[in-house]
Amino acid sequence: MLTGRQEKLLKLIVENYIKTVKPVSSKAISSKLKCSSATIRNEMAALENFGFIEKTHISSGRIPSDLGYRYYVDNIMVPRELNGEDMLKLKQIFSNNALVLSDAINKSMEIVSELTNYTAIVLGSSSSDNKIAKIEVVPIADNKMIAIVITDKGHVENRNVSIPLNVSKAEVKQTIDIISKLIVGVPLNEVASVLEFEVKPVIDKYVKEHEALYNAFYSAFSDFAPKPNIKMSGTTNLLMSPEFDDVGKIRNLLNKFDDKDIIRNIKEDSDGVKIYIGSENNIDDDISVIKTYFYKDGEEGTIALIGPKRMEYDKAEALLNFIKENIGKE
Amino acid sequence: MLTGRQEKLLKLIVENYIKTVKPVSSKAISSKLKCSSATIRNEMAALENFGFIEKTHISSGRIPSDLGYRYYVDNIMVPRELNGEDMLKLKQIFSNNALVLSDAINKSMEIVSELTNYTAIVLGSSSSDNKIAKIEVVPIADNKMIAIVITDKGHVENRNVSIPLNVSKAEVKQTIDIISKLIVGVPLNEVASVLEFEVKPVIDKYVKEHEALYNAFYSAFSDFAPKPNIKMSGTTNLLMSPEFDDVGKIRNLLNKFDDKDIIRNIKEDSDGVKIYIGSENNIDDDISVIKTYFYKDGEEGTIALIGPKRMEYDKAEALLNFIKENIGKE
DNA sequence: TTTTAGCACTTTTCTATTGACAGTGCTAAA
DNA sequence: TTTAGCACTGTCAATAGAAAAGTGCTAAAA
Repeated sequence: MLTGRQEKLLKLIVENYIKTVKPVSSKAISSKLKCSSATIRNEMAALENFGFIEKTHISSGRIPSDLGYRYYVDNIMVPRELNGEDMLKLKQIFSNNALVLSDAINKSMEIVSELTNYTAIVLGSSSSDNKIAKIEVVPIADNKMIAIVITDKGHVENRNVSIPLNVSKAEVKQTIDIISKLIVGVPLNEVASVLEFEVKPVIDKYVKEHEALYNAFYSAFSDFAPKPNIKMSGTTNLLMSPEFDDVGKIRNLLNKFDDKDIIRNIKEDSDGVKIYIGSENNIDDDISVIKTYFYKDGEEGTIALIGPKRMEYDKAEALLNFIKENIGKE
Repeated sequence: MLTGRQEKLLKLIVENYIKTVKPVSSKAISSKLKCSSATIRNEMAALENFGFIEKTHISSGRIPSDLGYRYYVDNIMVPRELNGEDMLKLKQIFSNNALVLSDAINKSMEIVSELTNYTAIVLGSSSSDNKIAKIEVVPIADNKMIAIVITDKGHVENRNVSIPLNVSKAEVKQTIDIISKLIVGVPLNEVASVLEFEVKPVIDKYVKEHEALYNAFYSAFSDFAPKPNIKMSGTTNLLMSPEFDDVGKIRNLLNKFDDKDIIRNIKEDSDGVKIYIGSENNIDDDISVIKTYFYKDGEEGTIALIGPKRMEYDKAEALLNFIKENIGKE
């Protein structure tokens, strides 16, 4: 569809704009494409007709349109090799055995946000196929205990449990034993219903202060459904970009970053590294989102980078790819 | 030092400015202080001489200076009663027994940031007087275990431990027993040194694969020193204030919010609710910080609100006071 | 047929000017 | 001690003009 020269021109326009953040003029290009500015203007008119570039006003230079970036990303851009130093930094994190996987992902994305000056997001959720492997209850005061739940995939969660004063230690122990026996092997998202329909009848039958005790443990254990947790780093990086030179734009984006629903929507199901440019993402027309899904040992989620539309797509892609590989490996 | 009328005038100027964010003119006041604008101007000149108010340009109305706010806070402002509805909302959080204290504090400060439209910060650190109460190790794969440490105050931390393949289960158990026995009762910040000087010799003596095993557990347990954790809510609230109508100012403040060192510096040692106005805080001249220290059951830290200098000091103070009381009560 | 030089045209950006407005400081009288 | 009155000053918004940057188009050159 595009001639070789047109493609070259588009590449020059995109890359020039990414660098300078200023509309690209025909004159600026002419030196690099050994022909006159008039010729460039003709070709530019063609590219504009195709919808790949735009003017900011009638006599301005050109900037890439969303479609132009899309064509660049799909057909022109060549995958970037990762800088060795950066690679090492990231690798070290994943080879640190003391780190839980989710911490390693968070930390590595933190570094990526520093490396790129974009905003990094880790949207994790302990997958619902985590099953309870063990329950441990430790008393810390007369009427207070702390209940720890460990899943088969190595997740740990803890809750406070307040025991009514009138129940005996024996009853508490009895209750814990019953719960423990019935709940091991249950997936996290089914804990609440198992408690209600399987544990409660047993407790009601065998434990004296069944009502108070059941309630105490139910309120502690009922919210184990996998909750998505959001980790953002370098939130402000994006706002430092010269295209966000307007108070309104900055506030607008800050509001969106603050809105958990919008951020949660970044969730990606596709296994590859996907790029959503401007209007293609449903966050903001001025930004691009590059993201991918990950899954490993019951830990699943999305890692994403948010940058200006003129982001270095090749670098961002290389980084996400690398991290995804490392998650898979560990 | 100030006459009654001057004090009244200052109060009017401060409160008017807090409301309107616009320099206050003599005319605007004259109706409320039954005298002519000329008289007000004379009194304003006096207040300006004392350094309590300022002009933004030679013929502008007046705005309070840092010193003016200070005088207002110290001598004029009357403590505000908390709104009953807000009080209820906050009380519910603290009476929810399933919540760990630190979660309750975080949640309540989140609400405070919504209530005030300021930025709330919880600077917590599991106090160093937390002592290890129990160690639990759960295997989750052939060469992977998860170690859970519970402190006497109810804190829970967990770490991955990778076991070298060539060691036997018996040896692992032996090692865990040794560590467990020697480390219970040790304060978190001394764990590393106890491991090195008391545990290591014993392991070296009795366990065959002592080097590999010691290293595995040491790398998991060596970083239990109380790490300050920072929780911010409503970061953007402050940036929405009309006084931050400038890209430079917003970026500047965002950068400061991003800088952990600066945020950590908010730490307050004083037990009362303290107010730091403009230049009195070392974050930014355009903002005020109101904060207080809290301590309860080995959990200590600082809760703070950051707002524009024209914040509603009475309301902010009332809220922080209320939360501090509730922390103490629980 | 493709490329290029040249020129008219458009928009942006900057600077200067103007007039209306808001508010002060000072003086002199109440 | 208070106040009316007025000159003075800075802000703000609108307007105008000139320079700069860049395009589109036409007609000639390759």
